[in-house]
Amino acid sequence: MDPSNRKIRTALLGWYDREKRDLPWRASRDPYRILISEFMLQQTQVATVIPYYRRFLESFPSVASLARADETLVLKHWEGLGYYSRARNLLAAARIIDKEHGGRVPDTHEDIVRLPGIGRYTAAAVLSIAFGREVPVLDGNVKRVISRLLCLDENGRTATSEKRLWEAAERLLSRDRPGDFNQAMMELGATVCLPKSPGCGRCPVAKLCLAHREGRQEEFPPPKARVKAEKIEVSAAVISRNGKTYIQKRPADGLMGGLWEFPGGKLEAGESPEDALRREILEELGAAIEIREKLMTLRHSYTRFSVTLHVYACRLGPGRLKPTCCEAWKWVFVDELAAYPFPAANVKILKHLAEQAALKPQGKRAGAKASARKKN
DNA sequence: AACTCGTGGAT
DNA sequence: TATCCAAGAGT
Repeated sequence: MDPSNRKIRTALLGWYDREKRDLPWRASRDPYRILISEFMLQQTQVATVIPYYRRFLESFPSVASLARADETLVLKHWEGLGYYSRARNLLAAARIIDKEHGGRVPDTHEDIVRLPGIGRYTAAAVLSIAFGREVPVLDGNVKRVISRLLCLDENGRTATSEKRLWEAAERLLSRDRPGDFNQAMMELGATVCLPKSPGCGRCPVAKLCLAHREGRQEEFPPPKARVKAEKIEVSAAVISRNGKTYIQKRPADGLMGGLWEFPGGKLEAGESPEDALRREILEELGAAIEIREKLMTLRHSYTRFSVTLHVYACRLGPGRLKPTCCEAWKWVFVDELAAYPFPAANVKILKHLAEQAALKPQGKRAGAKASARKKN
């Protein structure tokens, strides 16, 4: 019943009603659509999600259609979005909803939080937005907004800090319009109350913000310590044989699980990219390769690594392939590669191959059948 | 509790 | 170019 909390709710909801963005998942309150958007929005910005959301719903418009989909196709729709366990968890969740909940997204915290890939945030987001339940959300945006509004010296790094922020979110929550209030808090953090140079001049709750009152908005929340990315070099092989290319599937768990890739590996100290590639392919595939030409060098950033990737066109030497460190492997025609989900760094290679094939359709590749089947 | 898991927007 | 961080979850 804090009067200042009431003022914050009123001002924020008024601002939201006037200025809310026209986002595709705000076009309906279908719990399934809200669920898809929340999975995609985990640690991912709105602008990045929008095209993925549209394509995904076009292919999988309902719980039932997703539940019966192949994992590879779901991962293909997730290609480039990152955090691929989200896609596998979403598919698993859809199958549980289809089987155990009659195809309807559960509307209780107990049931929904039990689904794979749904934690406290996503459960609360779906419950409040799709079902109007009085539960607060706490994401990166809300943490920052609350920290500033209340001059709370918290960033959620520890369990205690997280708890304090959840409690503050609980006190602030609008009991009349919990879904809109939660979205308003997140939208304020994403568009006005930015990490750097917050736009207090256009903030609907600036007058009610304790940090702004003291001119200390840039001091909240306290920064988190981060380790900076390690620089590494990696070689990868585009191995061709009879017009086909070798690809392998990564193990379901771990980094980019379930995605396909070109084989290769990290350079050891003092090793040349070519030597590293021959060594890695011998280790991974049990076969010697002949390196034909360097196709490209590209840079790609992961959270913890900045990778320089050397890509070579290769041919296989004599002997049989014995891949050891992958879940599956295949020889596929170039125009079939697009059906497989690849990590973003590998997609860059695919694009290069497609451009190269378009430029010189009579490529030096043995077999040359590729030219006849080339489409785009 | 600390670590892992991706990619791209923004500055 | 470098850095921060995003509608977090699982282990």
